[in-house]
Formats: sequence, C-alpha cells, structure tokens
Amino acid sequence: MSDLSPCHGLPATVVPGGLESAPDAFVAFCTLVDSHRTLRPARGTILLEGEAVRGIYFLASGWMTTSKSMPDGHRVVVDVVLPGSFLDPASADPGVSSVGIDALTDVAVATIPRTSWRRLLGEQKVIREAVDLSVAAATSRLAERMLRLGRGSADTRIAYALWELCLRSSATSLAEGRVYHIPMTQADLGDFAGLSAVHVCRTLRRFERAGILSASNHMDVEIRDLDALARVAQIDPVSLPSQIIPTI
Amino acid sequence: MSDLSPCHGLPATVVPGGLESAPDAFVAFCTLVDSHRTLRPARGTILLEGEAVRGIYFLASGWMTTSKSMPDGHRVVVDVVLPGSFLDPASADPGVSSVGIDALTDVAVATIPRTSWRRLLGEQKVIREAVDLSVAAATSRLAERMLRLGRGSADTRIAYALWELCLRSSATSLAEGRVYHIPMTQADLGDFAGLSAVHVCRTLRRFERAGILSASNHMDVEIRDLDALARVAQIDPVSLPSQIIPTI
DNA sequence: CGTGAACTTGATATGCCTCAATACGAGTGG
DNA sequence: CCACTCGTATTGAGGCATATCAAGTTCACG
Repeated sequence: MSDLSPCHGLPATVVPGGLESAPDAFVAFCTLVDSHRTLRPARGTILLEGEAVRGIYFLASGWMTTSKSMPDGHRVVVDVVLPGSFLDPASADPGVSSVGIDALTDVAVATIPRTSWRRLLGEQKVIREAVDLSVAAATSRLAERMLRLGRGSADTRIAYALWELCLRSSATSLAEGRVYHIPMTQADLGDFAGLSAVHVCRTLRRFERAGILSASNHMDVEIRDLDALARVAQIDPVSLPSQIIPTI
Repeated sequence: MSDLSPCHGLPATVVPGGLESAPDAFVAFCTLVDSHRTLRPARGTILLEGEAVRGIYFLASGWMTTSKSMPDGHRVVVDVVLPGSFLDPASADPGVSSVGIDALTDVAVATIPRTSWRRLLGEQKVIREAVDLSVAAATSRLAERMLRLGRGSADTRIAYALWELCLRSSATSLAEGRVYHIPMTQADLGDFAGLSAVHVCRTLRRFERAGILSASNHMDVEIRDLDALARVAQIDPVSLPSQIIPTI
C-alpha cells in the first residue's frame, strides 16, 4: 500500500499507494505534508486524549500509537500507526480528540489543518479514495482486534497482535523463520492486547517453550511455527491480509 | 443527528441531520434510499461475515448489529446500528465484508450500490460531510468500547453498554427514572460487552440489588442511580455524548 | 560501578467461564 | 382450557485464567 519515495528533495516520505500514477495528486500531497512536517522524539506525547484537534495527522516515518485511558488508570492502545498512514483523531465532535497519540519511536509526522486537508480531498479524487480505503482497513482492523479483546484468551490476543504487527510492518508476507522487530515494551503490548505486562511476559515465554516463536532482546520476534501461531490466534492466514491491509 | 421525516409520500424515512437545509441533497438522498429499500424480519441475517458486499447500507428503521466470530464460535457485536445510520461493511478489500449484519428487530434497510453512493457523495457535499461525521462518531464509539473490553471489569462493561445504548437511542438526554428498552437478549448483550450471557444476568441482578438500575421484561431498563452508573462505567457524563454522538 | 527501566518468575487472590438444573413466558396444538 | 415446547432468564457449584503483589535479574547508559 505504501512506498518509500523521495519527495521534493526533502528526506524520504512515505506516501499512500496509487499516487505514483497521478502526478498532480502526488505533488499536491507532498507539498502539503512537507510544509507541516515535524519531528518528535521516541516515547513523546503528540496529542492528549480529549485535547483540541488542530487537524489530521500523516505519519511519514516511525511508529505511533493511539490510546485511551479510563479514570482508574487502565489504558488500551486503540491502534498502532505505521508509516504512510493517515490518522484523524477527531471524535463525533470534530474539535475534540477521541484518542491520545504517542510516539513509539522517533517520528516524522505532519499535522495538516482540516481546511487544507478537506480542500485537497475535494480536488484530488485519488487521495480521497486512498483515504477511504485506509479508513476501511483501520475499521476492519479494529473490529478484528475487538473480537479478540472481547472474547479471546491471552494466547489468542498475543498471537493475534504479533501476527497483525508482522503483517502490517513488512512488505513481504509472513513466513516461518522471519525475524522482525516491534518497537514496543511488553507493557505497551499489554495495553494493545488488553493484558497486564506480567501476563504478556508469561505468554511469550510459554509460546517460546512450545516452539511457536522466540521473542528476545526487546521484541525481536522470530516465528517458528506459523500454523500453530495462526491456530492460537484464530486467524485464517489466507483471508486476513486482504481484510486489514489496504492494497494498491 | 437524525430526524423522522416523510419522504416522497413513502413510509417515513429517517434521514441524516442537516439535510433539511439542503433540499437538493435531501431529495437526492431520499430517492436513492427509497429505490433500494427492503424490509427484513427481526432476528434475520442481512449479510454474512466475509460475504461479497454489494454496497453500503442505510438503516431507515429498526435496530441491527454488526458482529464478528472466531473459529471457536465466540462472537462479538462490533456495533449496534440505529435508525438513521450509514454502514459500510467493507474491509480493506472493498468487495469483502469485514462483519456480519443481523437484524435485532424488524428493519427497513436500503442497500445502495457503491457506484451510486460514490456519485451521490461526489455531488452532494452536505451528505459527504454527514457521512464523515458519522464515521468519526462510530470510530470514537468503537474506541470507547474497546477500552472497556480490553481493560474493564464486567461491571464496567455492562454499565457502559447500557449507558451508550440509552444515550444513542433517545433524543432526550439521560436522566434518572428514565425507562428505555433495548431489543437485545442477554446473550446479545454479552456479545456486545464481551461477557457470557450468564454473567450478564448476574451483573444486572447485582446492579439491581445495589439500587443502580432495574432491568426486567426482556431489557426494559430503568436507571435509578445515574451517578453510581457513571462511576461504575467509568464515564464522564458531560463529555461522553459529544464524543460518540454526531451533532447536527 | 550505580541507577533505572524493562523483563522474569513465584505466590496468591479473584473474577469470570462453564456446566447444570430450574423457572418463566409466549406461542401452538389438542 | 390445558399440555407441550422452545427460547430466555435465573441461580448454584466448581475450576481456571488472569490480575496483582513482590522479589529478583538483566541490560543500557551515565
């Protein structure tokens, strides 16, 4: 869906797929993004839950999370945001954010004022379509994870989380023996999967003993038994990718 | 957000708010909806998870659910759909539904082909905006419930579910002593809140003994202690409505 | 080295699920 | 009018999975 492309001689910008074939839209998009691009450090807060929203976000590089918390302090990572993604944090009230945004790694992110954004969407049909597709994918992803949060065991939740992040973070498809890195602590992963950090750790160890995967060195993951992982995650490996990952 | 309005002399249609002030859009919308309107019986299946999607749905009357299931049979109600709502069941693959759709009550629902729908959105800015707002509200709602599914106790989940459904189903605001009906079984509510039907029952009884609410006669609910319910649900009664309910 | 963040592992408590039995209410047919 | 049935709700008993608390380890970084 996304492609690493140079953009106006500035540092490489990830742009939504499909734009290569529409030079007008491509240029308009890059101009807008580049004029609002900022850098933020890893582990920094980008937007607080309930805070005023200045516009939509486009993540050019790095990983971010959107999250929500309850008064008792419990937190859930609503979604993990990867490079090339749009993010509209607005709730039903367009001026109020429904989620908090945090940087997992150093990030380059553009905050695009809503008016400019709306204008661009009105003028460039290709971009409007890319955004609509991206929204559909995000919703499908939320639903998929909501299913596991609501009804899955800890095993299922962790297995699914690892699978989803592997799928999304790598252009190439999932394969046994593949090693990938997730820039999240076990506590983050717990908030993502609805588990305590301690139980994330136990579950990972159990997977490791069962020969399903290995996870070490701050979440370098190697999947050892793809079938077993799919079974535990309750995933259909064939249909899942096309449902949660937008295709060009 | 929605309003009961006569439409072309056909049975009353609920249309998105804001359209009254834009006669063109209003007529175009009603024409499209009415030409695709069908009636479905309560408890009937409208679309299966993974099935081919013919278009977007507009619910004119009645209640529906969107849901997902895991291979082991566990199910989650992703969202409850109320009259006046749009629903695009598409996943990242626009031809495949990410959720199943079921009727809770008798419903009047229009399945609008994606091409007609896209044309309407392109031509009528008001409708495009109403849809965008409705999508933002739905996403915010999902996030809010995801938080409780992932991290809340059974008490929190049920209290939140009841609060959300009361908020959304009544034009007037929440008030102590208000009685409202939820056309769902305890099993449905369990799938909505990520709990077994048995535990839904126990939780409701416990709430009743604690004087928080009464629920009888297949989910006629009366809220007796609004503050307690908000506390249990971990809700801010002031800010929640504007975040999950689109305003005209 | 010293410090702090992240991870690991153990012990304990409890919240929720599952199974099972029973009760209730609406609709149906005799 | 009653008997039957089916879906739904209620209540009890028991077990397991996960949270929480606590102690200890490892590792990166000063």
